[in-house]
Amino acid sequence: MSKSLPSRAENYSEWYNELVKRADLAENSAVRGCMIIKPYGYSIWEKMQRALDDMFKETGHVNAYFPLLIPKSFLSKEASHVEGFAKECAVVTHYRLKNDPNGHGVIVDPEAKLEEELIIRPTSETVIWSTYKNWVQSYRDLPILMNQWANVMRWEMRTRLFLRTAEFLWQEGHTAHATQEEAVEETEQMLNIYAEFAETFMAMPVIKGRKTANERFAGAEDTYCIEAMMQDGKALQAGTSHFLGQNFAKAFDVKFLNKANQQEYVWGTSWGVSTRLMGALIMAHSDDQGLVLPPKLAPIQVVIVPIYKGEEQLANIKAKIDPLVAALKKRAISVKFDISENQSPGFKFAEYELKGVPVRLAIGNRDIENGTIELARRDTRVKTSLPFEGIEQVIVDTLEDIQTSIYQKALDFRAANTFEVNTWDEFLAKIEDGGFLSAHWDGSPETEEKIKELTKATIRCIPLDSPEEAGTCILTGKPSKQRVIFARAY
RNA sequence: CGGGGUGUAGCGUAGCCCGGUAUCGCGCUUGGUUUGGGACCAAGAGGUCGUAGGUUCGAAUCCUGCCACCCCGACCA
Repeated sequence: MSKSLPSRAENYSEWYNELVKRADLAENSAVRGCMIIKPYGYSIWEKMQRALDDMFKETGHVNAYFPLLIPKSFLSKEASHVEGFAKECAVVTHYRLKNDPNGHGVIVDPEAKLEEELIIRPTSETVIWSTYKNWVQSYRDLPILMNQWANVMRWEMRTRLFLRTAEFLWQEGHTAHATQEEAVEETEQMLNIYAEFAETFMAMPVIKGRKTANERFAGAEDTYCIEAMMQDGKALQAGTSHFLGQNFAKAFDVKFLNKANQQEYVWGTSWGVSTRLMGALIMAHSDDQGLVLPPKLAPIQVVIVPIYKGEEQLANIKAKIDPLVAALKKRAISVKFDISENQSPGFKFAEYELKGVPVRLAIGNRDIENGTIELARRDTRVKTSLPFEGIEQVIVDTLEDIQTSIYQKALDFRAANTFEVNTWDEFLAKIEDGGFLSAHWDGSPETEEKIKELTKATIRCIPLDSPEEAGTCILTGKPSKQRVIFARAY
């Protein structure tokens, strides 16, 4: 194994794959397309879960759990839903194995065929709405504000660690409401929560918008999304929030009696983010030395590397560092004092850089004599020798500064790679360099499809904050009222 | 699923064309010396050469099937 990563400029996707493996985030498993999330990677996911879960709870949501397996018939009840997911469903057909009579291990027992086949959930709208039918009779039973943390499976052709795996972890919120207005509000609220999470925790700027009909979730009336820009200029859909209208209520016959004693169908939403956010996090900030993690999600926020000769020097260092570690822990900062002897300081420096630890402190005999300590920040890789006195506050401030400055850096990058284009020639030229293109579109699915065919670029979203502006479609020249964001995407 | 490529120790590889049971580096183990940017020396351990057949006295090497992975397309959070 060579010491350094492939560079981003050289081969972006190889850089990504190698980084995921080298930083101990995840690896491929014995099952094609399925990944093993390693402890270091999983602890980042746990931090994401914690932050999101808190935000969901604060807005009145509760967690529950629904089964992994779904009767096949459920999927066909909502027409566009089945069309969207049928091609990528894993199917359970039998419930028993037996010893091969020819002695070749075990075989599926043909006697044990299921009456009705089960599918492994690609998403849970169907089981959940079949259950909501039993839970809802009156407007007093509404709203249902429920979320589940679960794994789902979509049999993808081509997979990449975190970005697209056959099995992935996510949360899926499923809410039911008495009115359309309330459901739309919920959809927008959750989009805002996702955007806030992405920006404040992941330090990743996102564009909030709506999907076009082509890109909409199978079974939704309207799909809202947050879109982020990766360092290669490609777009990554980081979260979606769907207004389901009454589609699933109608498919599963979920009705309630309103105050006026009339039967009405329930209005629904669903929203989710997945372990794909891990991929987004990696690609948003990391560099050729390895991961760059935002302090708010870093499993280890501060690492302290001692440099010493002999037991006595180590004892002197410990005497200074132990109280500092205790003080940092008291401020809920996760800190690792790495006194392992089997690796040299140089090795540790490289290792913690690879793993994206935001702040690294190094202290040796020289520092003990001078009353100093060396602080290195991961984002800029700048090292400074500082007085030991007062270092605790400097660490706290540096963590905060890293959080905001990597956000700013990502924001500047996006700004530098977002372009307004007004002619088809301009579009063709610019799309090759990556980035977001803000352009007019005539609103037809056919035009969108044609542009995708010609350039591989899709409409990432119709931004929510985009002003109305008269213009002409980039391809057809037909009138348009608003610019949309085009990009090549993951 | 179509096109291209690759499977040799935990990882990265040489050997394959031209058959004779395997090279090197990292890592690992033990001992010693080290430690301010991926330490050094010495001694070790570790391989059904992806898999199933075939050809042959003999297969990592030649032939066939299968499987897995990577890259490029179509599908997708």
